[in-house]
Amino acid sequence: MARPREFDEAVVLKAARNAFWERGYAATSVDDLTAATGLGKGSLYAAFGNKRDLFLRIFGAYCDGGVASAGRTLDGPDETAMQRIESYVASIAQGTISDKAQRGCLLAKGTAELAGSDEEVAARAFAALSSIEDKLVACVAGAQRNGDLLQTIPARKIGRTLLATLRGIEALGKAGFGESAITDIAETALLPFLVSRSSRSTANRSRIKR
Amino acid sequence: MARPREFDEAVVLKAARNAFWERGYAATSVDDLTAATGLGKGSLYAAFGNKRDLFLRIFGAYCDGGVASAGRTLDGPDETAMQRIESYVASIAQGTISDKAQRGCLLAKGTAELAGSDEEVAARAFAALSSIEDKLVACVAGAQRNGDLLQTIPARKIGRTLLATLRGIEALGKAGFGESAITDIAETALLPFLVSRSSRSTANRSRIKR
DNA sequence: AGCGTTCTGGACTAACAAGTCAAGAACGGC
DNA sequence: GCCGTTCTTGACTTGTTAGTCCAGAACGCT
Repeated sequence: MARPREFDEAVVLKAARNAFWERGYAATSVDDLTAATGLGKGSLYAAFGNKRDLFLRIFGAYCDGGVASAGRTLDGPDETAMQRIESYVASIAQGTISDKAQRGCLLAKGTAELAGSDEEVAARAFAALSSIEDKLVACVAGAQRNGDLLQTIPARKIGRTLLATLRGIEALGKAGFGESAITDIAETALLPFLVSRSSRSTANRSRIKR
Repeated sequence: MARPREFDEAVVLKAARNAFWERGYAATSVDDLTAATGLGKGSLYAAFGNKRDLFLRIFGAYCDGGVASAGRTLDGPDETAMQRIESYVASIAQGTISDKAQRGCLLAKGTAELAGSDEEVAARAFAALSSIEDKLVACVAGAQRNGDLLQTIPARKIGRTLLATLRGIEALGKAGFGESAITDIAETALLPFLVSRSSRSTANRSRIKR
């Protein structure tokens, strides 16, 4: 009925994503995008709208992917909740270590660059991280019910702290911290919340605050 | 002997810093900078070189300031090391919470945007964070010697993990996490490393890894 | 007051930005 | 093989960008 598209949308989106990922949003010109995707400007604009629309779509998909990936790793029964948390932490650490190009996480990069000036970017980033937080908290609660994590600290607090530490791994990785630092953190992040073999329950002082 | 400068360098640098801070490096034009500082282009270029030079100078000064601030809070005798760590954590959390404009930390923002493409930015960021890490580790070691923190985990590991959690607070704050989440994290970050009153030493299993 | 020196402001340039558009290409249906 | 429709390409427009440059202004020294 009409001329069919010559490009695969998924391939184009991936190429555009890599361009944004490497250079950042503002520093990536539309010409960069046409070069990266191989599309002419007309096709790009017709298919994806303007530069911001395209970025938003890519950013949203990336966020959704992160949430889905967290769900795949973290959702499950109480019996294996502890293992799942550990492997989630390990996978984040591993991803950061093996990120040779040091492009970091697009969610973090996009948030840092645009959350202050683009409400929709901010909203999507917040939604994604909140969702991951919830999954972490649920998994922590499971591990607590199974007796693997201290019950003296609320699951929400442990989950949030874990999320912060994971985002911190990401941030330090991008700043150039190497394998030894990242693995140190990954090994230590959960350690103190574990129920130790010898003493089952230790009183928790809440000395922090101010 | 010649015409004196009409501007105060420190004031101009601060204004330029705010411009970069709000919009990011690439999104801040030189015209934005002249508007923010009140200087003409000629004066700006004569005094600070090009846009990158100016940013680098501002970024470097910000990093130095962060390191100095960490030192002011963290350096000191073992007896008060624990309190100093707590107040450092509290100050980071407080800073994030009260950051209404949600511009976040310039170090984090600059690193996210430029570390991948500008080696000098990357180097300065890494140096600053490493330096803060060292100060944290030293302070943790002091708190351990004073019996306030578990000695079963190396100071380096605790310090690094703490640094990651602090950077994570920053990242989550920028993503829109509110006061309750941030204070939860700040309250929890140190909690599990504390030597509890009842049981002095608990065996540490190193179950993480891989 | 005159002079050399440094600073100031903004006009200027050349390159590049995002986004539009039109001429033509490539199909499926008939 | 023709036609309507959608896709493709890149030239084009309009605005912005980083950086240069110069005419003149504001001083201190003598």
